[in-house]
Amino acid sequence: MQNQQVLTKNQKIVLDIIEKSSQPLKAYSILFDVKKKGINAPLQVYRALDKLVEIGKIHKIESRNAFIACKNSKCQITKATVFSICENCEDVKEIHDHKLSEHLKHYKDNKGMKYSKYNLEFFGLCKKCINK
Amino acid sequence: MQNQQVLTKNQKIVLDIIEKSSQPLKAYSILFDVKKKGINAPLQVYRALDKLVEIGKIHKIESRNAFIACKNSKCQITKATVFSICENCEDVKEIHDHKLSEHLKHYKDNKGMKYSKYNLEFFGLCKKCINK
DNA sequence: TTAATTTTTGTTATAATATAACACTATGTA
DNA sequence: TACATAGTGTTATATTATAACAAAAATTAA
Repeated sequence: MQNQQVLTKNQKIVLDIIEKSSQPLKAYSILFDVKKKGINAPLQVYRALDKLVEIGKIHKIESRNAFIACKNSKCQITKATVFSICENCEDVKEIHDHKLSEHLKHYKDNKGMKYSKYNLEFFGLCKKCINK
Repeated sequence: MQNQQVLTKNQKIVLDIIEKSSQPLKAYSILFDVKKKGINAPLQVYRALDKLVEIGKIHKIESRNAFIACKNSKCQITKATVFSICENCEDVKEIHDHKLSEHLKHYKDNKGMKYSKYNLEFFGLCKKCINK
């Protein structure tokens, strides 16, 4: 059962930090936070992050080099991610829009490419930041 | 006329390198290439890249930290980019699909966010790499 | 239960990507 | 001319990420 994977100690520690944050965290800020738990080196964090991304527990926000927990409980959504990013306050939210994901899932180009994954990032201003 | 901008010397040199490549280039590989033209420091490259991205002459492939020329001659497409990326050979192509971009352009979430930009990256295997 | 294999760990060192700060130059514009 | 704006060149440094290696832990297979 790939999405009921047992996590190792380091993976749990890192996931825990990310899940407690509503916003994406950067690797070195995670490192800072987990030092008290005995994780000392960047590589220990990056290894955990890699694994967590792989199994779909977290996603990487590519344009920000930051990591956010996947709120989707079924959590096999490593392959199709959509985010909205406020360029003022940097608030990030994962978007689950059925119509949009159907559209993207079925997208086919004319180059014979076989897609297995996509990542979409919307940028703009959130409600709060518009009214400033 | 914002998209008929006059480029400076460094901007021209960097754009030239990127336009000559069919594939995305990384900043330090660009730096290596332009040393013979008198550009010596990373910052000179990054500044040119920033400007070129800003005016839509090039795009950044976020998941690869690399830069590719925008082939669209009208070139006001800084705001809506779609790429396909082969995960085996790293071949990258910009996708121009009217239906898809209309769909994305008109996307509205229920959070009151105002979008001004998006970036979509499709990952998979290109024709060549499937048949290996 | 041992041995073999795979995965994870801990560690040091280093690579790759990107920006800060500052003094100076060029260009535009009022 | 004076002023503002944008770009330059430079040094130093910050930030993000991986290589390489030895050891420990977990898994699997005989």
